[in-house]
Amino acid sequence: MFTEYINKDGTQNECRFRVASVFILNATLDIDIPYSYRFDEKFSINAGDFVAVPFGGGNRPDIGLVVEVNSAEKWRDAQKKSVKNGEKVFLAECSALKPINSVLNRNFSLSAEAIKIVKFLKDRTFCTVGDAVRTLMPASVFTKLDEKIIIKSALPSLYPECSDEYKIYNYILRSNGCTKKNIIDIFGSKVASKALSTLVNENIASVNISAGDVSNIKYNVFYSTELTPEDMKKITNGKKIRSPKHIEILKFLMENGKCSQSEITEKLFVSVSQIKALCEKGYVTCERRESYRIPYLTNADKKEILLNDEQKISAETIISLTKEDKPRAALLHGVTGSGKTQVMLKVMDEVIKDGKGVILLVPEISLTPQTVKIFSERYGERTAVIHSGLSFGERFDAWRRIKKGEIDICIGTRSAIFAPFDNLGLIVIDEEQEHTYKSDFPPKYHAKDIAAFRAGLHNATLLLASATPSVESYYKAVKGDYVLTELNHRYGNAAIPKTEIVDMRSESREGNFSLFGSKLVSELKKNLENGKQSVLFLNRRGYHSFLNCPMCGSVSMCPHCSVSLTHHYSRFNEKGYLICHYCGYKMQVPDKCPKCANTKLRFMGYGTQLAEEQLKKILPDARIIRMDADTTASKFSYDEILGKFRKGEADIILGTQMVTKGHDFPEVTLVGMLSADQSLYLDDYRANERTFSLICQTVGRAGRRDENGHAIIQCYNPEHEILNIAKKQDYKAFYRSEIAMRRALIFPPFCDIAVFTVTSGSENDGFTAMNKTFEHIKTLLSGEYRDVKLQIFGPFEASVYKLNEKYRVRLVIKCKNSSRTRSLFSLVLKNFYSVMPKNIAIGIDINPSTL
DNA sequence: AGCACGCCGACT
DNA sequence: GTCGGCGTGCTC
Repeated sequence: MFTEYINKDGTQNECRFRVASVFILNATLDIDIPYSYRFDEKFSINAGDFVAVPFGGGNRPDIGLVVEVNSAEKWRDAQKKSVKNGEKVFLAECSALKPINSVLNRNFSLSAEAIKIVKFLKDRTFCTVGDAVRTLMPASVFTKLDEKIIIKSALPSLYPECSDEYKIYNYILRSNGCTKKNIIDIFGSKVASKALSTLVNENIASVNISAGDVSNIKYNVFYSTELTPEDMKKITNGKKIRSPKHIEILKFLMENGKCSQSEITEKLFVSVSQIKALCEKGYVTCERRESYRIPYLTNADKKEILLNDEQKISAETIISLTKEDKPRAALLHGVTGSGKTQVMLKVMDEVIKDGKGVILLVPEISLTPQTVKIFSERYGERTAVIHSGLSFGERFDAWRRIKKGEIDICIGTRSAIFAPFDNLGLIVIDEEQEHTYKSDFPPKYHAKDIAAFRAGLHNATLLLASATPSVESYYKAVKGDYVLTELNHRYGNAAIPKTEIVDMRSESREGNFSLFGSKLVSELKKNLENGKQSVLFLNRRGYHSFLNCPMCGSVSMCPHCSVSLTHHYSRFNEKGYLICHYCGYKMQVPDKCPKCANTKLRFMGYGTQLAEEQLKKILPDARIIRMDADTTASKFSYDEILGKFRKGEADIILGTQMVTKGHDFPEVTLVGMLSADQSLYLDDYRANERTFSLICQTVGRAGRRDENGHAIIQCYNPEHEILNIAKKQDYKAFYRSEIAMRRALIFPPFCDIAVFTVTSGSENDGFTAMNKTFEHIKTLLSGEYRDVKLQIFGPFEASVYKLNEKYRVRLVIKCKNSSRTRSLFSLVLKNFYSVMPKNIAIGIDINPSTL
């Protein structure tokens, strides 16, 4: 499209260039900088456009994102300025720049806001522009690039018939529009590249890069006819149409009006070509409409929302924020069953009425058809759903509908925060404390940060909702950064379930080492006899095993960090070590319990399978369903299992976190947590927070109806403060104790935690590289970055030290996530790449969701 | 990733 | 002198 403008005599036209700043999407972090490309000013190329450009010594085609466009003069001035600053620069007249080859499908060009989000992602998560773009866009929009070779002038006679240039030149002529890949396949990559670059340099051939059609739009085709019965008679009598099938089709269309292609082909048993023939003869008109693949579709049915006084106040408070013409944030803290969803719906109604878009984020685990139904029943076709289970097509369609303004509300998991609304009014994050809002692969962003950023750009309101908000968010609410609104009563004044804490140590002393204590077993039996259902919860996320004494219940803790120590195996020590993942403290596995001298210590960390086996032995007659990541592997099994249980086809459901999330099981009266304090020892400073949250949610499953629910919490440390606070569902008491601990030990929200991870095939290289990085950081801290304050721990082994034959070494840094700190980290990463060999990699994660 | 450039050893 | 092997650095 934008190949050089060449006159017939071969001279180049005097053309005025403009210069585009382009990020290459395939670039690695160390070269992820803007590159300048020229283009003829008669073309319009703008920031946000994707372009095909030649890149690197071999001019291999790459896709780039234009972030800025300047006149040639302005570009030259900028070049001169950067020379003055003494930086190393690329100095050239803009005619010496490489040209932009073509602009890709403009339907996918980024909006000004999207470019800002890309920059924000790069700045905050240290990812490449390419990673950011791929996160923002529906799945791999730009993948296919065609490299067509075009002959521009005749081959001079100086190339003999035996030369590669001659052979390839003639091949191109004959094949009429072949690609570079075709030539490489036939002549071999070495010969082809060399001869082709000669041909291109001598201006005999040129390479034209363009994107293949990747839009992947599905169409629905409709047919109609204007013929009257009289016309039909004339046509059939005049033998203009003979085929009985054709007549059938015309009759069908006359009777039924406009019909879809599939309806005609399926009902009349005709083929598409038979309908097309009628179109060509002019009897039938064809209409193509873009079709959307919408997985959940229901009709809008707006019921009136009935709110109690508490909910009304909440909704009104938030609605008034949305009416302000500036970004606002609110925290909706409501106990389980207090009707947070009703408040959300009320606010959403209002925002949508004002003509603005809404994003609702939910954790993956609670994005069930039931959840979606609540919203799609209300907002009908103007609802979109985005989550990881969608097909590429479905995801793409949802994205397109939002972009076109056909959607009022988008419900989805983490990545839905990028939904391309151009007029956002409200972003709701439900269960805001959930760690799934933090991405654990690059770009390692937190949806809450993106939400706050976008709310800022749109003057929108950010609403965080939870029964158990994260300490960080509640702290902000207390400080006044967020408007705090609370729902303290369960809807319909249902009671909080009766909750009992069972001490498993006494079971151990009596010789019961099973996961089920006698109290839980007897209650399960009682429920079984009464035909009531039970939910059992086991937190399997404890695969880093910790050391526990079954007699006194104590767990080995780090003396410095108030997190549990994690067991690591070792080549040098049969029993292995206990290690702290925050400060690196390391000790040998003790022979006996330091508290009670018991020698039968054990490592904890078991799963649902073991529990199911034991339960089947204890209650052979019970119908048990196990629900965890293994049994819900397929797309719909999750829903099937829940449906089965709800219909009463099982007595007991036993599972991981999945069973605790917002499901309404009316017949459940007993909830059991097999080992409530297992999650207290997840070697994470958020262990208390997660345990509290889990217990509140789990207990909340019992007695959703009038009957009094009953919850049994088994544990090894019944005197642990958190368990007793959780038993009372007293969030404020939890917050007070937790914020004091965070303040004293300096954990978020009083600092940020940055984790550098070096990955290498050799243990030695990994540690050496990390030590060098450590030294490098120290040098920067005593020089250019004297103003930045960091507290560095390490280097030490990552919690999963060896993964895929690679060793991972870590540096944990407590810091303030400011622009200066990020600038320092960015420099460290960049320098690492320029110094280290390519088989040693480095990555950084700010405030990781797990260690 | 893939090419240019440069340093060094082997061979004409 | 000259060819080519591979280690190193750059990519507008």
